[in-house]
Amino acid sequence: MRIGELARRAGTTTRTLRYYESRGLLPARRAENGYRSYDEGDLRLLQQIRTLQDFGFDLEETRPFVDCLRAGHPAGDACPASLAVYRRKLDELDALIAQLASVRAEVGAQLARAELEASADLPGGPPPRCELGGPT
Amino acid sequence: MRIGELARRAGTTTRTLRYYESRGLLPARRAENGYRSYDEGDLRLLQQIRTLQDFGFDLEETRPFVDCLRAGHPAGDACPASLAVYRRKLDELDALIAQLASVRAEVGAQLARAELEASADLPGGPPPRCELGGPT
DNA sequence: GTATTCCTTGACGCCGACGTCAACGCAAGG
DNA sequence: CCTTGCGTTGACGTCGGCGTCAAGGAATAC
Repeated sequence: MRIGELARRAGTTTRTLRYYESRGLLPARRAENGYRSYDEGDLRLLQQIRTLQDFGFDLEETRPFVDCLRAGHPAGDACPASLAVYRRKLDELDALIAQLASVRAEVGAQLARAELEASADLPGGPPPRCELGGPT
Repeated sequence: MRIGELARRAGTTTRTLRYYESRGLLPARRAENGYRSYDEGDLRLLQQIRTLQDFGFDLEETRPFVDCLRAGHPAGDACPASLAVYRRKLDELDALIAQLASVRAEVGAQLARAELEASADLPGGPPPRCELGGPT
């Protein structure tokens, strides 16, 4: 199949496929007229790449999976190098999530404090407090 | 004070300060010789910007805070526009964290599955299973 | 034949927040 | 005077993953 059909079947663009080829990730055979020629195996390689990309893997990180498939393994993650990428990505995700959670907490606290101070400065004095028990 | 001193005191670079000025975020007065001249107020504005940048706010998002300080408020988040940015950022963070958590779960599951299949293909047959009860 | 669509390569554009270099001016110390 | 170390503007480089356009050749539909 030619580049347009592969792109359509994988839900991507021809530009993307040419880019992958320029990176050496998905080289293509050539027909006599110079057109790139792909087969079903290439579609599977491409699907593997896209799946990982959707997960936030960058291109270089998908390379071990592609190599693994090309080496004849039924799954891209059947090779140690792929598993290593998985583990490294998990660590990255954990670190990133932790950092974002920390930022979220800080921003949330800042918002709460700022809202409190804003309401204290409003006309009519401070709004009703929430106090427990005791007759008024 | 001049640009180098301000940069040092804020823990950033002169290039960054010129960049902020080019974006209209932190304009500077000029001395007679053309040198940029800053005061303590500028340092506070800059600190506000850096704090938010460290939280992952992009430059445009810091603008309401800077404007708020420049308007004479004691805190950059004492203005409604700043609070709106806080809230938007919280929503963004929540969405991003949720997405990353989802990805983390999927990647973790893939890793577990791949490790299981790998161990099943190792020499010596599959490793000991973890089964409950029953005589062997 | 011709119109349309596909393919080719090459090259520039984009985004954000600066880094880095060039080429120069100005100031202060010895 | 000379050097060193500030400052100035301008402009190009960085990173990733492509988008977009240009100028042409090839295949297909009618």
